[in-house]
Amino acid sequence: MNEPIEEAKAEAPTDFIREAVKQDLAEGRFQHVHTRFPPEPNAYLHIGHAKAVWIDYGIALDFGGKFNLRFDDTNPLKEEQEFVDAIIEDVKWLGADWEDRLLFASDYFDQMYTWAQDLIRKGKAYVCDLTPDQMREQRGTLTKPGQNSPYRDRSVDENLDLLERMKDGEFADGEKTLRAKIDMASPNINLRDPVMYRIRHAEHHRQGDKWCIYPSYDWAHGLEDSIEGVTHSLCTLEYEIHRPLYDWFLDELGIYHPRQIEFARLNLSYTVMSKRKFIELVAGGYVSGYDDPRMPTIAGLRRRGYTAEAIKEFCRRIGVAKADNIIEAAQLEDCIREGLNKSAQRVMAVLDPVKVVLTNYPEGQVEELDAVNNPEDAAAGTRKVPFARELYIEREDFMEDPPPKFFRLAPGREVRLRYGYFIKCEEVVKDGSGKIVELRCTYDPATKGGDAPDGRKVKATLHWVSAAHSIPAEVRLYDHLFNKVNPDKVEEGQTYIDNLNPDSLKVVEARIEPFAKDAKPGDRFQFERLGYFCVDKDSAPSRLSFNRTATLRDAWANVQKAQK
RNA sequence: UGGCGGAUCGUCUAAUGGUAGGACAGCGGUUUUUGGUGCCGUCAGUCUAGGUUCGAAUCCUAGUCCGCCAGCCA
Repeated sequence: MNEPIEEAKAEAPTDFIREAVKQDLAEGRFQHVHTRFPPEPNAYLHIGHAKAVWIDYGIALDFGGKFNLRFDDTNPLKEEQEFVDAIIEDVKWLGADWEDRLLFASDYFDQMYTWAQDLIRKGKAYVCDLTPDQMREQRGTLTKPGQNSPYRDRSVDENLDLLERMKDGEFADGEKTLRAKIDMASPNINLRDPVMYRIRHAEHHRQGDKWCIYPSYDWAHGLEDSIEGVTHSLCTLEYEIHRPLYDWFLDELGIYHPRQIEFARLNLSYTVMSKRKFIELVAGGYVSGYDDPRMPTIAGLRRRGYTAEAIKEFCRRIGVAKADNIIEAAQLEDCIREGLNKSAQRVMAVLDPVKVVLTNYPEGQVEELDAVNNPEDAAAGTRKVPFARELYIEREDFMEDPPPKFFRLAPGREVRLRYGYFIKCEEVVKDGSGKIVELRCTYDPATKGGDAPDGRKVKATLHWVSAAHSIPAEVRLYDHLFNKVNPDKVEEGQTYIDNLNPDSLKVVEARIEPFAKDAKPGDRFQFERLGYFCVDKDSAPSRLSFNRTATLRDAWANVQKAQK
């Protein structure tokens, strides 16, 4: 059992954050490690959040530290209990363990208020009467410094009194703010007297109407980390420029000071990764909901058939760095294929059936053939598959006039039916429009099980189902939601919506071997030669419904692409 | 044309002044009753120009390109 240790050592992920944490520990800046995942409960989590969870939780795990799940619920206008519940479910499903530390920033509002008063007493914060428009004007621009607010020099007592009255609801929304007194000429715009509190007479999902002033992100976030004793506050790159502010508040207050470190957020090819766009996609009816299997949400991926294990492996493989990136979707697909190849029950299903009649097979005869449940797992055993005179095969497995590298069925050609017999195509039957409606074939009784006693070979093995015994099922075939690697890269006058892939969902009527008849929502299968599929939540015993999780790798498809 | 950050195979990511390595994708082979899986091989990279050094992806200088910031969002 010393092999896994070797392996763990070799595969232990290292990255610039882990190096920094290691150094902090070595230098005594921190004595232990404590991280947190701080979602705002205003939307569903996506695969980018999974990356963040695995950085936060993974680092806590690696260093024997603690991990908090903390909701950053400082804006009552956007946040809802529904999202809190969904996020808890997703983070749990992903595999992170926050033990008993399910926390809410809103529980710290009293403490934050006290600290705001401290800052006022230090002359580092003031109540400002500027309207949003005025504040924008006076903030200056990227190249021009801002100007001081006329309310900047109010006395400590007046500020204290005004803040108290803001809290007590004396003023209307937007009438006043509490601002940090830093530097209106700072080249970093975030330091130009940022707002700490704004007035919002709104119902908070946990605090009800107790508060009518709410802390802004910059003011609140460091305090939350400090209160919880977080050592390393890990976040995405866009907060890098906020770090001076994060540090400023903590230093001015003189309270425990965590270290913020930023990493690049995840982008995936052929999709978008923003809450706002998710809302638009759902509201516009472009997808069926946040858990539409084409969405990169955790809920969508789960419904699509992805496992938490595959997502974790994906996060491990993509690493952590500071350069902007777009990860190829193939990278994610490989992770789910790797897992499902080892675990998925095999079954035969025909997505686009064409009838095959075995002219020399006795009418009314049915044989039960043995089929392997999972070639990667002998313990999975075997099952029986009914074989009869009339079968269905995949329409694309036959070509009347096959090109050179097409190995499958063609007139006069012999192929193997998996676990069945060799069959040979003798006749093609078409309807008036020229569409093939039936293939008349003969079978070789000596090849039962799939081997010829005379040693002759075939170049292809096809999947099939019995026409009479197979069951119908709805199968949803998914493709990329967008047809551009980066849907946000658009022409003048266009938006990412214009880059939607019109063929991202195709629903087909398939036939499946009877073994699958008792499949329950969430069950995963490999349809042989086609891909991995899972039973959708819409499925019913009377009406099976499958989602395609991923196709199998397809060498023939590559050949076809090359021939074009 | 303010500030902050970034740039290594097609895509991610290592190399911490000393052989540019791995994964995914691609290509080729092999095994195979899944054109799957496995196994083997292969293609392919340090943004540019100078400099320091015995030696530079790494350090210095000057450029180039990309991202983020002007919410009372997070």
